[in-house]
Amino acid sequence: MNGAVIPNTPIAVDFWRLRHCSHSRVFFLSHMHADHTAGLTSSWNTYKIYCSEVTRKLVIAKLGVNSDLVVGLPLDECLIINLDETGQETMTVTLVDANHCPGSVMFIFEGYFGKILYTGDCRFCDRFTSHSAIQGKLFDILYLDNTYCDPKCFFPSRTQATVNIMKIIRSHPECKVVIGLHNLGKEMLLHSIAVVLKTWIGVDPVRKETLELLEMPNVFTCEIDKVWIRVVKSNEITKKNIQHWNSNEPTIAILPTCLYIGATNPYANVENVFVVPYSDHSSFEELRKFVQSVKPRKIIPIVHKHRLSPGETINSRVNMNVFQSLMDSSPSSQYTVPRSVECFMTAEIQRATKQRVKATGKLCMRKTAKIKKPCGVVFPPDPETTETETDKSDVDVNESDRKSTVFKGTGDKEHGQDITKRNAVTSSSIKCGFADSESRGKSDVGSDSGEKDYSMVQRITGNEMNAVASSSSIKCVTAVSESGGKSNMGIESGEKDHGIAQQTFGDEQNSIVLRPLNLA
DNA sequence: GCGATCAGAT
DNA sequence: CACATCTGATCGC
Repeated sequence: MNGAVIPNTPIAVDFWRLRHCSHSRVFFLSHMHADHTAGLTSSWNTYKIYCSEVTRKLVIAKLGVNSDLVVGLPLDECLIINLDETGQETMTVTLVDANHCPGSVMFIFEGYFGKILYTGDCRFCDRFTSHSAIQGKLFDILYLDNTYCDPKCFFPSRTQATVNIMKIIRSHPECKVVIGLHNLGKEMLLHSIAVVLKTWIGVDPVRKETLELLEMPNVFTCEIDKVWIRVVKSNEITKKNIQHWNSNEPTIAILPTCLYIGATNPYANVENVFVVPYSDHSSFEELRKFVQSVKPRKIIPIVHKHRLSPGETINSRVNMNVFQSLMDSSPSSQYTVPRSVECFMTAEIQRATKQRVKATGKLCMRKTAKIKKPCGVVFPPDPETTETETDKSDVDVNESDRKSTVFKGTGDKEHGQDITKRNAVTSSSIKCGFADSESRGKSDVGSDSGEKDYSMVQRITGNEMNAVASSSSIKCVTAVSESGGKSNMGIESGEKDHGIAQQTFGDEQNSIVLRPLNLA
């Protein structure tokens, strides 16, 4: 369980045990992974949950949380949130794409408590440090994704990892391929494989549903008998299953993970299993870069439960002293909790009045399942599915109890709810493909972040990856930075990598043709 | 019996 | 070993 209650504030992030956070009133969810939603279920009936639009969809669909209580916020906009009943005291929050999994965000909180950067889970990229909400600010606290906070944790960019995986698949032309993944994340790896190898990727219906929810290009099929590459849950990659699969036909398994770096690889002696370093978290070197750039006064690690490596006596990954020399040593400014906020934090729990049918994730998925589209040969999906869901929160939020956080600000009703944009940051739609001439020629191995992934793939696999570039005209909704000059965020940064989170695919026809299913 | 919570395993 | 899970035990309603 990787959440935090921020002391002396009504803020809780990725923390859902109300008994253990009786003063928390404003809840944020960084992304839809199980270790960040522990305790969040369909019976959540108290406070609003703030998250990205993508995470909102996932939380409602997978966990069955009352949609009235889930508020999807835009990225890159400075939004005002009330910290008491009346809006006397407020803070601002800015969501920044965390480059981790679809919908994942970092939160920047600014208020009477100072400035706090909460990374959630993230993979560092240069975009972080140049972001207008981060650059030039003095942060009092950095809540840091310390998953791989160990000098041993050194691994390639996701681009390089993608290329490595492609090579493994290519060098086993006679084998079927199973890729072990968790429920959410690494979708772009799958998409790259599909496009470069011109093949469908087999997935189970639950994953298919997720991919449709994320509006991924339709390169996925549930007809797993007809494909040669398919996805399974990572815990299905076992010795027993490998043997079973190979008793039918030659099969290799790929585990894209950095889990075993700096540790023992349990698959070291298992035949036909390839553990490929592919990380959705920052390497140690990337963490150093990030800290050096943010220069916080204090760092609080987000991940506490690391197991000890052999010979390790203390959990070194939670020791933030390794960053001491990169931090700001000036004393934190003192503050007191405003009286109205104090009242807010001790007030009675407000419960949502609307009763909801309780549902398990699976049940809920079945209920919300869209009508299956015929599985053709050309992607992306039909126009009907490319229509983005319009902002339901307009209605939902107004119906629900607004008391706790509504800011009845002036003017801007663009998102029609209890959040008001500050500083007149405007959003605009730009289109961008995957081609990224900017990064051409740079070395991309080692500590590089994932931000240049597609250009790298393009460079290495040549014409094939041009397919990626030309096929997916991606609409990036991005904010024009106040500082100017960095408006092409989609192109310069990691959005290409995990940007499916906030991007809409398939707003144009494209010409890539996958092999017919049976030719696998 | 069900949900919340946690320990343990992979 | 342990990314993010999943399973099973326990407790309380």
